[in-house]
Amino acid sequence: MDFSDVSLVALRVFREVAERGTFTAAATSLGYTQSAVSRQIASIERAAGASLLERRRDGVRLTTAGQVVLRNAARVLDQLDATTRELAGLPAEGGTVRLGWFPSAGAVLLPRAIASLRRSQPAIRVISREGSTPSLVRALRAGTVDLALLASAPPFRPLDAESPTLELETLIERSLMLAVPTGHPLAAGDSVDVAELRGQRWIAGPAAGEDTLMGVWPGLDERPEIAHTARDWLAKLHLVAAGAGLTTVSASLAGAAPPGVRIIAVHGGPQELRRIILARLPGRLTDAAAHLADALRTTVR
Amino acid sequence: MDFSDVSLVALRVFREVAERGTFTAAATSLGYTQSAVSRQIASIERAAGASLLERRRDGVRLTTAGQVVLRNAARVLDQLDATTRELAGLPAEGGTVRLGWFPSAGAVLLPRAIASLRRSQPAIRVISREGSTPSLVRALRAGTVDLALLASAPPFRPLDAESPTLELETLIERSLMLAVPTGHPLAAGDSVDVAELRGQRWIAGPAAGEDTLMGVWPGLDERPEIAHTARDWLAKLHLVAAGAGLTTVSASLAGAAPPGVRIIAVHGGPQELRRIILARLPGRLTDAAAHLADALRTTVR
DNA sequence: CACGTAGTATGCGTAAACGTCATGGACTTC
DNA sequence: GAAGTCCATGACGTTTACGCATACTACGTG
Repeated sequence: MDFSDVSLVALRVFREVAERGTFTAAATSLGYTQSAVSRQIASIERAAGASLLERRRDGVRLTTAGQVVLRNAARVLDQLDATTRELAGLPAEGGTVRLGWFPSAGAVLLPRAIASLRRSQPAIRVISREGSTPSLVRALRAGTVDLALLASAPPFRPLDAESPTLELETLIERSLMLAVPTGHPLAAGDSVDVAELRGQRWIAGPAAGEDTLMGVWPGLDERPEIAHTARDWLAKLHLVAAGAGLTTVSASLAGAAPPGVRIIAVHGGPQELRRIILARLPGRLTDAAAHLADALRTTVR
Repeated sequence: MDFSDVSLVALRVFREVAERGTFTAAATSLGYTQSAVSRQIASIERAAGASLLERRRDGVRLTTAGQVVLRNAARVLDQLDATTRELAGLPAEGGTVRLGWFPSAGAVLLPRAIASLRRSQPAIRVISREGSTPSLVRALRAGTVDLALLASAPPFRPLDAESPTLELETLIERSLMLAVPTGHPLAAGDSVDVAELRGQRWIAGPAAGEDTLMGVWPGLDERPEIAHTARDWLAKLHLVAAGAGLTTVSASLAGAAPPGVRIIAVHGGPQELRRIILARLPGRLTDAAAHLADALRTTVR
């Protein structure tokens, strides 16, 4: 039994598992059952003659051999896709970039960068998708996206400990902002003091983040009152506009506040810096990816 | 049904068919039946959505789409092999060249070049195999060998009409020679006149070549008397040594004549030039291949 | 002109591969 | 300790893929 005996299905399943982080997620994404995924992984591990995934309680992690296989599987599958396109008579997929982005980047940064890129390089096609930081990091490693826009908060930990190390570029570093309804007392000036945030009602994100709760201003010395939780930015901002509460927003959303919402700064507390990071696998970028990276850099300013 | 739905088996079978030129040959080489090969090809053609092989009376020929698929299949399969090696902890197969050679190159040219390469570049590993011109040309196109040493006779036709065009380099051009037993009257001098070849007995190659019969001096104005036919050079030369007849040899065999055999020139007739050609696919060579090519060039002189 | 030869295609039967269902085991969280 | 979230595995049905035998086609030969 040799690694050459793997099946293409196994390679695809493996890539999906690497990207999703759990068998179950990969299975639903592929339209399989978890059982089928488990068997396919067992088969590819048998073929590789080594354990490729470390089973942990919250899913799986790539072993060293797993990283090798992932890198190669991505190449094989890409080559196959390239063949498909070539057979269909389509142009070689050189002018396409795949970008992953964190949710707050979708309202302003992403559309502006795409528009600017279309002006300067109309031939380049951008395919993008939203995702959380871990899922985008996995997508980078699985070769499913070429670039990833990530948000990062202090203490700015490395994104993962895998190899090869991702190449990171901080596009901008700005303070966290606050979204308030225009009629609200706090909306009078351009900024408020952190002390004024006591006793406010908050609109938080859905998952209680490990340490800090997304949406609520960090470091408050009280137990915040959470009136609503929502994942979607449009929903959150319109809840703010309706006076349902306040929420924190990335500075990059400043240009996209709907009527009835003001985005203001907060002073007086410790600085709440947030970085927007452009991440990619080491190695040379395609021309299209380099152009998109440029467009993102200039747009961010 | 998309080309991404092919199976790896189908890709391998396809490459083998491209290399062998017939389903039947590919089947025996793979340990399959012809029936299985036929089905696999049908399946890959269904996946590709196009006919990949032109069925002809003597086997098959690649269509344009077939060439596309072959090129890509070779890459996919190579990538898979590379993965296998990487998993096994072996060094990336960068220091290996695969060389194909025509039978007369095996006695002198090949061993000398390998020895010289081992002196100058001991790290390079050469894998080689014998083959006929058409089979080596197909092997080049299938990506199974990196370089091919071919013999060519006037009118020096192109090796095939496929695309991309192979890159050819004439290493040397010398006259066809004659192998005679040392005791033979013709062995007295360094050369004989073509007129003296009348009435000789000959040791020919096995397959009656299309126009000229290998082993018999070309252009004789008589029906040659063929005493023996043999494929193997060692056998042929020892038959000559035993006085069983004469045979033509490539000049490159001159250094390998066993005791009892002399290799001499023939004058008086039209020059019977033979070229030794180094062929490869267009594109950049690996370092190892370039070194082997150098070794072959210097050895040939 | 019948026949042998060298090639590919295809109907049929069997054996292996694969995916689902259902269940079990390990571990964490409430 | 009950429930939830993972992955693993035995049992089962369906599909796939192979080999065998047999067409079918085109060409060369006597």
